[in-house]
Amino acid sequence: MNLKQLSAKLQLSQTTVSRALNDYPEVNEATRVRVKRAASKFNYQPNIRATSLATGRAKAIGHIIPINSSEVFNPIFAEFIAGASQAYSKRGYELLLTTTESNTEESVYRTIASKGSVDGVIVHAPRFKDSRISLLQELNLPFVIHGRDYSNTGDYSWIDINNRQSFYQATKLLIDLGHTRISLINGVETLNFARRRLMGFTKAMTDAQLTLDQNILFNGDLTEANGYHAATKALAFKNPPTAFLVSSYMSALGVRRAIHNANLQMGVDVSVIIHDDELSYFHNTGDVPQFTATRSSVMEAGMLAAEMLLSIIDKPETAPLTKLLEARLTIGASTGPNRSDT
Amino acid sequence: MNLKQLSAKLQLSQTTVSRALNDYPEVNEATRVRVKRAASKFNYQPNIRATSLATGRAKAIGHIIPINSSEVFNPIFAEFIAGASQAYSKRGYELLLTTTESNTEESVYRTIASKGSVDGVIVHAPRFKDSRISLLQELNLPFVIHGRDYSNTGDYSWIDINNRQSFYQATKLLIDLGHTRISLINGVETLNFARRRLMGFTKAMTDAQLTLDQNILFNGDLTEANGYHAATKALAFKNPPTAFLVSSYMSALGVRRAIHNANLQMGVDVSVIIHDDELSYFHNTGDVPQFTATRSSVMEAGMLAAEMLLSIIDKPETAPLTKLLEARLTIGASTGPNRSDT
DNA sequence: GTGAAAGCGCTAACAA
DNA sequence: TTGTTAGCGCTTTCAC
Repeated sequence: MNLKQLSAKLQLSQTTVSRALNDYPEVNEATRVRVKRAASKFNYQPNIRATSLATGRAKAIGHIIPINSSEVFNPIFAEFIAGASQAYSKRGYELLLTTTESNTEESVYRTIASKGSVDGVIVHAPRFKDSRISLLQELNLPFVIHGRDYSNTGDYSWIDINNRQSFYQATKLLIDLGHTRISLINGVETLNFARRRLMGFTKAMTDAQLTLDQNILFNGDLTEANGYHAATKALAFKNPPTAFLVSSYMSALGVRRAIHNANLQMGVDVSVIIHDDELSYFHNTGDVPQFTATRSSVMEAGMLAAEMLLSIIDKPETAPLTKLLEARLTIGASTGPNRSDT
Repeated sequence: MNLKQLSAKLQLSQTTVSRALNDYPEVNEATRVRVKRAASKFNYQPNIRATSLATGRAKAIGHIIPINSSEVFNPIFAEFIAGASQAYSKRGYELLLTTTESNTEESVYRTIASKGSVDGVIVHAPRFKDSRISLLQELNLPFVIHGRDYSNTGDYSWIDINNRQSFYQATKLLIDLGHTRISLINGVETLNFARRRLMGFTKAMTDAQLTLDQNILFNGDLTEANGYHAATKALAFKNPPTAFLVSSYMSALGVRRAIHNANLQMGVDVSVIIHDDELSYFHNTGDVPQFTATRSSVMEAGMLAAEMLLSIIDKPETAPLTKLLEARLTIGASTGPNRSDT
């Protein structure tokens, strides 16, 4: 069923039907009701391609996910996108997903812009001095960054968690529990969040006058394998860490595996703390430090980002929007480095 | 830059330019070259909305992800979609992502179909007696199921792993290592994969004349929390399992956490085995049974599914395509129920 | 308050 | 081998 058919059925012009459906004020209330009733009766849905061609608005938002051969699709991105998707459908927008390897990145953005298939994009995983920001500004394509480029003080919209603060808090918590040797399993150094997380970690350690041991600070793709290897290495030292602060689920899985092995084989005993996503979603680690979190925090961030972007698209002249999400730690039961003390 | 402008620059009709760009045989080779050169020079990209309006083909595929409030966006789906996305862009297709809660499911499919924004869809997480299959057939929208509905012997296309066989193999492996009490952490019962996995598990146990203990068989959303609670419960029995077979990454994270706690507190000693995704992606569990896997297996499946769907769209009269992916287990070092034996 | 007609950017008959 | 024309399904002037 298309407009033509619907208006034929109603004995009205396409124009009137279109206006009625789009809530133009001038149409007679009676006809509007009649039209809307018929539309839902026949399950009429305007063809979004035709609409977008006529209006020049794609009614779609692009999400461009960087992937590389070692790291899986970051589950946090997936969660974030799920949240965004809900916001889009509420507003009648579609979500276009594109993946890109780093070498094709710029061309992917350029193509998307010139194809006109989206009205804006969400940029994931910003890097330090990320070239995508100026590229998008040049292309004049509205965007919101999921994260931030701290090296760029220019005007752009972003939504981010307070990586520094959340890692500061988490580290401080471990320190307060008595841990002095804490291993940090972090993302690759070029990613902004990893830099900020390190800063928070470092500050907490320094504040407590603890020295950093570079041997138990790790950077890399946030994979299960990397988590495993890093933790295994850390635990093999004669002086192993008593706690881990981990930057992702995936790594955490590997870290737990390594700890399991170490427990079994060497009797090594650690308390683990896992930082799990960009919204300071801390995992409940059982009887070791306990944090509450809901998965929905990530989805919420996705929704927020989507709404930010849509409002920018609606009113292009608005100043850049930014949103900093604070860490949400809730401390439950706690365990120090030496369990037998508790 | 659009067709009109480009053809003006070239002093050719839009038709000719269009034909040259789309490799119609009749155009003069010289003009084709000239046109293509100009197109790339001006970075001309056809407006996909206009194209799709003119051709009646959306040049887009929809992925519809079921989400619910407790389970996060399944990372396997994310990975699968990343693979599919690559296949689409190679063929000039876009990927439209939609999320749906179970109560709105049917209307989401209907809306997608009537909006005409996709040429086909991939259905994730099929259930037993899934109504979506007949719905899509009725809507006449090409589709491929990621998974299968075993209750439906009708003609439809799917790609699936051999859930039954892989869980059979995994269970048998654990049995061969000497385990007799194995806990199964599985997805919700209405999902096909969970049913099949249980079948494989059951068969291996029965073949070995081991009795199933319903107390250590769990069904539920594949979340970290559920994994934790299930494993904690299992480990609290006076006669705890010596091995776990787990249906997902997320649950595995919880299971490991529970084991960690149990190791610390009760000296409970388990070997873990984790089944991790729908492609029999088995995690290396360190010094306990070791399986090789690459993340790309899931992406590959996504690519395959995408290619299947595109070929169905190209030739709608082809018979349904199906693809069964076999489990890929590789046994490395192994550990029986009583580590001290090894 | 409603309708006729043009046009968004492209493709596809039909001509030439 | 190229061009003219109509039309995909919608919105949007401009009339009435």
